[in-house]
Amino acid sequence: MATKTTTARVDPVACCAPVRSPRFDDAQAEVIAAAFAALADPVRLRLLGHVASAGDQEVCACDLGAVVDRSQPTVSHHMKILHEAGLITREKRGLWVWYRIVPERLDALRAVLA
Amino acid sequence: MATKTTTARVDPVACCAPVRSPRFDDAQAEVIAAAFAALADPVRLRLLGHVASAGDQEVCACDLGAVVDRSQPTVSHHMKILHEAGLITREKRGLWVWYRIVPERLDALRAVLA
DNA sequence: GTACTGCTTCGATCTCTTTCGATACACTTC
DNA sequence: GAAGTGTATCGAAAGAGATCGAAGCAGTAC
Repeated sequence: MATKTTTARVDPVACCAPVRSPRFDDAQAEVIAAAFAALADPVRLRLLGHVASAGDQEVCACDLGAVVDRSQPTVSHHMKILHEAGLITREKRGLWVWYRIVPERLDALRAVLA
Repeated sequence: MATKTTTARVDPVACCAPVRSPRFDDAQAEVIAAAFAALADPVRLRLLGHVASAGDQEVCACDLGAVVDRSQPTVSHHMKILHEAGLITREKRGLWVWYRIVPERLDALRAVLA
């Protein structure tokens, strides 16, 4: 089977003004809050840190359970949230799933705090 | 399977790139997640944006209810969370409470995403 | 085909969060 | 002192999120 890399369906951050902007409406706040919510869990932070520490290299899902000491369904749930937030890409090859960081999305979130 | 030998399937670690030391340990992840959790609510984001847009000037608590259209106890609850996260300072003078942004804290959170 | 492996989804449970009314506290003014 | 104003805390209800076992799905090996 050919490989296929999925990406998030929406771009929740890049459209929005930074937090110090005087015009910061409710719709923008909803979108940005959802992005930060993906980072607001220690398990997800450690999973993201593990993927991010690999730089532009991929990380196998089979390693992640040991990283955070959670059950496999729980890890899958958190990786799905990180993926839907656009923070990681997901690619399935054979039996394994491989993740990669999306540095542009981290940059976009940093810009919100500028 | 795309890249590994058949022996890898009996060794869940061998299928992956060498494991690097994690970016966060458990205690660090808890602290950072709590900080991002303070940003993971649209009401708090708008409150923080209102204070941040004042720059180094103070903002009176009496204005905040109209900003987010929530009850006074709810606004007080959210401002307490922002204060405990270190994102704002709180000073009571007379009957009113005045808030001020802590830009160093925003910078620190940005550094986590770098 | 069957058997095995890895990931996702479902269902249930538990915990945390958001919200607001009622109340308590702190401060000012009289 | 008493009365009035602004904020914080308490208590309860509703909702969202974290977790895991079981089941389902997809891919590999035989």
